[in-house]
Amino acid sequence: MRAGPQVPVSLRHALIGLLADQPASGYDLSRRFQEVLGSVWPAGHPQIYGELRKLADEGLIEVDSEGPRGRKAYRATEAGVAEVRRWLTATEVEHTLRLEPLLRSVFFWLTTPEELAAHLDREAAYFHQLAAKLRDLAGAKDRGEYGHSPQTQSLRVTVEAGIRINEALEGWAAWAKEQGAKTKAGPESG
Amino acid sequence: MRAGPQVPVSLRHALIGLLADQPASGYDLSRRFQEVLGSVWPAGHPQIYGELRKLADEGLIEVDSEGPRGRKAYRATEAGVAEVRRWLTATEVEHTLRLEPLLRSVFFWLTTPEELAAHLDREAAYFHQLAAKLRDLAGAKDRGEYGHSPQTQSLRVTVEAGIRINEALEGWAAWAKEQGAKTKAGPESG
DNA sequence: AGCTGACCTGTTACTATCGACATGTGAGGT
DNA sequence: ACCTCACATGTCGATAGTAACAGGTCAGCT
Repeated sequence: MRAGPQVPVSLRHALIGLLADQPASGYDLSRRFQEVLGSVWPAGHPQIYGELRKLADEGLIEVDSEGPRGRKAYRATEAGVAEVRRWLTATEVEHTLRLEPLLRSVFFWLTTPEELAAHLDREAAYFHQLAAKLRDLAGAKDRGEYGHSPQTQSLRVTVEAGIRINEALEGWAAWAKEQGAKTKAGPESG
Repeated sequence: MRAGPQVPVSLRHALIGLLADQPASGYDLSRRFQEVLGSVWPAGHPQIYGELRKLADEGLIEVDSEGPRGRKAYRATEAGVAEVRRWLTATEVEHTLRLEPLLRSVFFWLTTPEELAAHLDREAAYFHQLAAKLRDLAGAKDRGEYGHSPQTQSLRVTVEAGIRINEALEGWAAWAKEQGAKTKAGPESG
């Protein structure tokens, strides 16, 4: 007899966590996922609606209110919040970093130096812009434009990670371009 | 009539790319994925064997040699290498960063300050160790212990990204811990 | 009253991913 | 000869994730 997944499934916990903050409908959650979590944990609405049903069946969330157009807002139950806490404190952190730009870099040797330089320029620009955007957001949060709730403070911490990672990647892309230029310009010197 | 995926599927390209470097069996590839790509693009052997069959059917790879125990080594075909090049130069880069530690950070407000501090210590230690390990690897590569082939140089670039990201995350975890301490120690001062 | 478009919730079918299981071979020890 | 373990390939079933399809409702306009 096989039960559900033995390994923690993060989407469930993310949904309960968002609902622990404030009640929301599947539609709301779908949008919040795109806005807030889109870049770290994408989820489309089919997946969200499906998961909400399961979570409700398991008693981890419950219907908070029903609105117009069949809108159903859910809220997290005590059991749900407990489950998120358990996930946060008692489960192994999965450190796998899935990032396509890094996968691509393994195969840079298949491209021409010109293509590579152009690619790295585009990447650096992308990381730079995203870091800048996140810095703005962090600044707004620090000025208190989103209040000072613990939820906002947590999100501020997440944003900080985004800033630092994207800055690191920007620097990396610039460094990689230099390396390529060196290899191209000076054939071998060893 | 629906054809295969319109969107690039990275696993295929990673496999062809590895085979363009040197011929390898499904078993070899499975291990190389775990060693080299495990932290940026995990893939189990069932997925790899399945994909190899499809790639062979499509003529992007072909059997290079057959060894004992039914071992089949594949090599990339011209068409396969061309497909990897197309992927590298002509497809959109997918910038989604899937990283569970970041997802968790959104819900830090659900934990106690003590648990959070302990968690961040563990995370910082993890990132620190991984960065150190990657720095060692980079040092060995820079000393020429893996030769100077373009393939090795590309991998060196990938490792550099790993170093920088993990250093950034280590700094982030330390910073986050400080933030938590501040919030805990000094209630509000604004 | 009728039209239109944004809102809101789903289903269907497909691909992607993964754990568990199944099968067999070759090398080296005893 | 026999055992054992690493090598090597694969299937099967379940879950995760996504694009495309489908359908109903309320607000605002005419």
